[in-house]
Amino acid sequence: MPAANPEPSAQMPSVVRVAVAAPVGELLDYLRPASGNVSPGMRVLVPLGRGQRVGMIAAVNQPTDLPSARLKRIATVLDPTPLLTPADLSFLLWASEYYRGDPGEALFGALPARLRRAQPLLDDRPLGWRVRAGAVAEPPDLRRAPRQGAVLALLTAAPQGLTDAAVRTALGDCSGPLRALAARGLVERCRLDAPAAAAVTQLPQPEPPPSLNEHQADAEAVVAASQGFGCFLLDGVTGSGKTEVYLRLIARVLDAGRQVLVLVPEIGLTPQLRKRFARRVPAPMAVLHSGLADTDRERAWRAAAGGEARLLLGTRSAVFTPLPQLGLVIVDEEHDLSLKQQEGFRYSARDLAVRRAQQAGCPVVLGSATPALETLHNARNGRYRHLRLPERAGRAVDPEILLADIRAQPLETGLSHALLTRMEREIDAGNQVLLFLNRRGFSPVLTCHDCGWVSECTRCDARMTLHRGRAILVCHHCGLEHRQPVQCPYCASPDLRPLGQGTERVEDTLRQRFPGLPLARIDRDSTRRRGELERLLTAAARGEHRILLGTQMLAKGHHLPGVTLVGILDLDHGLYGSDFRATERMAQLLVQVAGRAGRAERPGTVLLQTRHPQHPMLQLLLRDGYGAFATAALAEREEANLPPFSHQAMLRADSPKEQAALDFLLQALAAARPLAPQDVEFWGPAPAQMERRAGRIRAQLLLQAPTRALLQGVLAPLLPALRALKAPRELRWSVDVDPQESL
DNA sequence: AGCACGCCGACT
DNA sequence: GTCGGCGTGCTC
Repeated sequence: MPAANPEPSAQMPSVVRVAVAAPVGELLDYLRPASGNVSPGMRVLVPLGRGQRVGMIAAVNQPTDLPSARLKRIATVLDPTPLLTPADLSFLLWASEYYRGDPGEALFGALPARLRRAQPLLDDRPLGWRVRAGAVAEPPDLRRAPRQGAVLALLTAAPQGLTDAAVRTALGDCSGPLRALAARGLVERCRLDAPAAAAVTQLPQPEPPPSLNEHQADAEAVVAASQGFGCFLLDGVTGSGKTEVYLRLIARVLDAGRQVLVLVPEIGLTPQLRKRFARRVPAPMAVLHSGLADTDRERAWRAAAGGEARLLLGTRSAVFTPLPQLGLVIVDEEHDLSLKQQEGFRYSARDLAVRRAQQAGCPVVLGSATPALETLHNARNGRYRHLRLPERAGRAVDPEILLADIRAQPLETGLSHALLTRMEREIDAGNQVLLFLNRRGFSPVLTCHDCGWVSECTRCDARMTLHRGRAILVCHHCGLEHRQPVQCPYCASPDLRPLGQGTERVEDTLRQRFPGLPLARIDRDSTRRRGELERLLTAAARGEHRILLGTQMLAKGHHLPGVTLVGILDLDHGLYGSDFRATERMAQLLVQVAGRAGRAERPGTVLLQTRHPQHPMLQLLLRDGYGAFATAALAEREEANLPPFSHQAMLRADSPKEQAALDFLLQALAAARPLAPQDVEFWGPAPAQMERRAGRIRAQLLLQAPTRALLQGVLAPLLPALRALKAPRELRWSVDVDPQESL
C-alpha cells in the first residue's frame, strides 16, 4: 500500500472501507472526509440510508467497484488517534470472516459500550471546580453568603482549579455554595490534570513462589524455551499445579517487558484467580468480565490497550482486547463450553486465542485436566506440544471412584442408601461432603395425580420446573413463570405432585435428615446476588459448611480442601445423550467434580450413582482415566467421521410460523448444494431437538466437510446467498462455525 | 438494526 | 376519496 501517497489522484477515487455498527454483513466504501486525516482504527460517523451511524475505519486507500455516484462521504471523524491498531483490526476482521459474522458487530463488539456509540474516550481526570475566566473582575457582594465567599476566595487562589475532594478538605461540604456560585456564573466544573485513577491493581510485595515439582518445571521450561508462536496443551490433573506453571511463565514474559492475556471460562472463576495473581504478579493487572460496569470495563480496556496493564485476566470476550505488547496467552479450562459464545457472533475464545498468539508471534498455553477432544487431537498429531502434569502437587492422593448401582434401589429424593451411609460416616468424622446434581429448582415437573396433567410450558416443548421456595413454575428454556398452582389447572384436583428432584428438593431432604448441620446450596438461584457465589465458596473452603450441594457451578476449579466425599447424583443422561459430544461432556464433568475431593492430605472418595454401571465408556473412564477415555472417544469420532476428524457449520433458523424455518433451510440447502464439492455433506434440514422454544419453531441444517478450508469455501459464497434469500421478517437464522452443540 | 417504500382496510 | 397498518428491502 503506498503509504507515502495519502491523497490519491482525483480520477480514481480511493475509498475508505468502513465497518458500520449495523448488521449489513460487509464493509462499506466511503469517500474520505472533507477535512481531517483518517487512519484505520478510528471511529467515524457515516451516512447510512437516511440516517447516520457510527463506523470504524477498517482500511484506507482502497479501490472500489462502486460507481462514484453511490459513494457517500464520511461525515465526522470521532477519534483523533486510532482506537485499534492494524494488528487488532486484522485479527478482528479475520475472526468475523472465519465465524461468518458481521464485521461491524465484531469490531464494535470488541469495544467498551460507550465507544460503540459516538462517545469519546472516557475522561478519567478528576472532576473539580475553578473560577470562571473573567468572572471575578468585579467581585459580587457575598457578605450575606459567607460560605460562598470562602469558596470563591479558595478557588481564586487556585486558578487552575481544585478537585471536589480538595475543596471538601479545606472547607467541608460546600456543594450548596458551589452550586449557587455556578448559578451566578462565577465558578464552573472542570477536569483537572492530575494522574488518572488506576484501572489496574498491583500489590507491592509479591509472595515468593513455591518450588515446582519436576513435571511442572519441565512443562514450564518447554514453553519458556519456545521461540515465537507455539501452542501448548498443559494437560494436568486437578490439583497438579497448572496455575503455578502459568505464574512462572507470566513472570518471565512480564520480565521481558511484554503483556500477558489470561482467559478463564466464567466470572465465577475470576475473583479467585485475580487474588492469586495479585499476590504473586508484581505488575499492574486489569480484569475484564461481563459483571463489570461500563466505565470499569472501559478503564480496564484502556489500561490494556495503552500498555499500562501488563496482565489482562478476562472471560471470553477479553480475547478481543488490544494488547500492543502481547507476549503470552493462557487459556485456563480450555475445554469449558463457556469459552464459546453461543449467540450472535458465535466465536470460540479458545480457538481465537490460538490465532491471536500466532499473529502476535508468541506462545499460547491451553490448560485443562480434561482437554477437549479437539485439543487432544491437535496435541496427539503434533500441532500442539503436549505437556503433562500427571501428579497432584503436595501430598494429595487421587480420589477413589466408586459406582453405586441404583437400579431397583429405593432412593430418598434421589439419594441412595449407599450414598447416605457414606455421607453420615464422613460427617461424623468431621469432614465435608459435596453433592453434585446438575438440575436446579425443586422438581423438574409437577403432575396431577388424578388426571395426569403435567406442567408443560406453553411456549416450549418442555416441562416447567417447580421452584417451591418462590412458589412458582419456571420454564428453564424461555424464562416463563407462573404462580405454583394449588390445584390442577385441568381437573381441579388438589393432588399435585412434584416428580423428580432438583437441588432445592435435595436440600430440603438433607436438612430434615441432618437437622442443624450447616449446609450450602450453590446454584444459579442461590447465588443470584452479586458476590454471593464468591462468599459461599470462600466459606465452604474454610469448612464452614459440612454439606455442599450444587450444580455445575460447584464443579469448576474451586479448592475445597475439607471435602472427602463427592456424591454425584445423576450423570446418566450424558451416557446416552443424543448429541455426539454428550459422553465427552459427561466425562469432563465427572472428572472435574471428582477433582474437588481430597485435594488436601485427606484422601477423597467419589460415589457416582448410575443406572448404567456397565456402560463401556464409563468403565473405561473409571478404570483407566480421562486419557484412555479420550483415546477411545476419538477412535469413535474417527470411525463416524465426526469432529475433530471433520469440520462442521450449523445453520439454524426459527420462526413463530410452523413451516417457515424448515422452508428457509430447504432454500438454504438448495443454494448451498451447487456451491459444495462432493465430499461436503449436508445433514438436514431437520427440526431441532426441542422443536418449539419460546414460541418459535426451530430447525437446523448441518454442513460437514473434511477440512476447514473446504467448509470455509462453501460458507464464503453461501452467506451472501442466504442474505439474498427471501425470508419472512419474523424468521431468524444464524450460522455457527465449529458448533459445540449439534442439537 | 433503522427507516422508508409499498399496497390493502376504516375514516372524513 | 385519503390516513396508515406493518410486510419487505436497502443501506457504500
